[in-house]
Amino acid sequence: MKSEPDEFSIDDLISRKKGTTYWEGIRNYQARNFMRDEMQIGDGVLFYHSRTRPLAVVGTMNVAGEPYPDPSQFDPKSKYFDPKSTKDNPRWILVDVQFTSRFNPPVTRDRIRETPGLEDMMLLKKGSRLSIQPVAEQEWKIIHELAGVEPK
DNA sequence: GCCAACGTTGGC
DNA sequence: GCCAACGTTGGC
Repeated sequence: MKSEPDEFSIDDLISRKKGTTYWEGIRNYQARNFMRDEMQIGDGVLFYHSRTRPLAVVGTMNVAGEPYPDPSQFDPKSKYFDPKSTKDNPRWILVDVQFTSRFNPPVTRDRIRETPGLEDMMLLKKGSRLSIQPVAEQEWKIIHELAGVEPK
């Protein structure tokens, strides 16, 4: 899962109660579908900082709950407000995520790019803007090796 | 901050 | 259902 650290960083996540937050503001159907249809409670998630220096995976999270409607879509004061969404038929679905580890130092995208076994990661594809992307089991392991952390 | 690549919208 | 116009993303 990507986030611009100016908007929401891993430090922001850690400072939340129980290190848990709802991943609000996703307004892309493919990304929504991952949260709604693919993610299971307990699944590991890489936390990636985009639009910053360095671009990097900065830690990990767990999926912490079942999918439910993103509350911000109903809030006219929110920048994520969606006037076309209704409570009966909500458009945007999210999951809660919980902090599990921080990578020190972060695993940079440059490093990911030069590591054998990671060349297929969506993150490296040109023009890949999807803010929630699948990660293969083997990729998860290799990223953890690069981080010097035992994968869970 | 720029701008190419991408996703969505809406008129037809 | 096509596709031009528009808005957004994200690497640089």
